[in-house]
Amino acid sequence: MTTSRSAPTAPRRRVPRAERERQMLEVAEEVFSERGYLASSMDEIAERVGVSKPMLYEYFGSKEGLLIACTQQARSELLRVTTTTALKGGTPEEMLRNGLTAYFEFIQTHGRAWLLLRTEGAFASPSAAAEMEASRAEHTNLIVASLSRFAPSESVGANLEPVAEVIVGGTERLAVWCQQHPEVSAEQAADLVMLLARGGLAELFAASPNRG
Amino acid sequence: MTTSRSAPTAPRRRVPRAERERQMLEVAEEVFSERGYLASSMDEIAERVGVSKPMLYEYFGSKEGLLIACTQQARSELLRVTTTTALKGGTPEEMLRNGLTAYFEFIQTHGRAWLLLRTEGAFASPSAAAEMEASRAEHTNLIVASLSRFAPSESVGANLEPVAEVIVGGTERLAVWCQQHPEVSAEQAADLVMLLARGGLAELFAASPNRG
DNA sequence: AGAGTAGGTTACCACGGGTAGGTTACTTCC
DNA sequence: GGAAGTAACCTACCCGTGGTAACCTACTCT
Repeated sequence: MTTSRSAPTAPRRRVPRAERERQMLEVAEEVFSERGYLASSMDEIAERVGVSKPMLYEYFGSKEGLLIACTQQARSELLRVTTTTALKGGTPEEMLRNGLTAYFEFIQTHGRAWLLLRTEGAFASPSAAAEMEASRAEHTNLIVASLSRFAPSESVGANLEPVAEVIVGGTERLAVWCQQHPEVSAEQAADLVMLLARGGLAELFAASPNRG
Repeated sequence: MTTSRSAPTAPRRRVPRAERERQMLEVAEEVFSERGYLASSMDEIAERVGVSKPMLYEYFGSKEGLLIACTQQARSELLRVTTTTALKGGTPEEMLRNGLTAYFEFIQTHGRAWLLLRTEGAFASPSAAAEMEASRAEHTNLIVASLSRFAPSESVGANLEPVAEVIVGGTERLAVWCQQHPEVSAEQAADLVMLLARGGLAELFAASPNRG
């Protein structure tokens, strides 16, 4: 029975490392997304965890390290989800749609750490940007790998990589847009990308007269 | 060993404000893109300009202000170029292609300040991110405005805004990719986006058998 | 020549990332 | 129980850097 003692000497409770790390990550994620990376101070995070600053450095090495750690878990989870969902599709079309839907769903629901990086104002550190780039590359690879099996040596097949880049960039941007438009579901968002990928503008082009 | 006054006072040249500002912007752009925003110090920039730090603050207010100033000119120039080029097209297809080509050309040639913001590791400040968002919004608007005149109330027409977001995001991402692939010309890059927009993947989808 | 001002400086502050080195709670093994 | 060992934890500090106050001086204009 060592409940909190009176003022003079706080009976500092010791917490195992794994537990503390979880606490720290939780608080850090909160503070970073509240204030933005730059405006957040390690002192504040430490204080809110109820621990002193050197502990943060002991466990995460640096402010950047803490940021990265906040995202790593979200990042690997995102890749896992999109990959497994995409692979359930039998045709390339299904695969792409599945992957896109999973992506939008993830961002909408579990993606606080993710949006922390992606959202305006949040980024700062070179390593954080590298994190984002790494994740984009993962998804580009996923798309290339998924579609290349099917792609003939046609116009798209020869340019699969840059095309995948466009899809990844467009999807990411649309995800940001979706934040301001919560009425748009993950499926609808995925459909929008599919619409484009499948030739949405061709219809528009064809419909317009050739006037100049 | 007394004060540094011993040296004959250098005949400190005075430089008019406009000129100094240009110098400062030039140096700042250089330093920022060399070191990245965070790793750049105002002291170093001031020293390289050959002026003392308070002058930077006098003219640009803050570190962020200096960064923003570096990009503002590139940003307005980019919008001008894409807009005027796009408007030369008679059909929506031409307009889009023209605009895209102008974008890629600009990024490749004049866009140092631009890439400074966009490239990995460069960003940091909230205002810088806001800058990027503003520029993206400008281009989204441009696309929406250009195409809405032609768009019927079809699937695309009803979703022109999010579709434009996807195009903007995909284009931006492809521009980054093009940096690593200088052999790809602006026209080719624009063609890639057009290919997608006009239904590049439809062909791939159609070509593949109905099983994986 | 002397006033007014744009251009310029030195010297400083405070905040925040990061660290050295010591202290205390908990475990282990006799 | 108690010494020994270790993991968790702290206080106190350093110092780089963004930002500022207060003062100075080259140039212009009448």
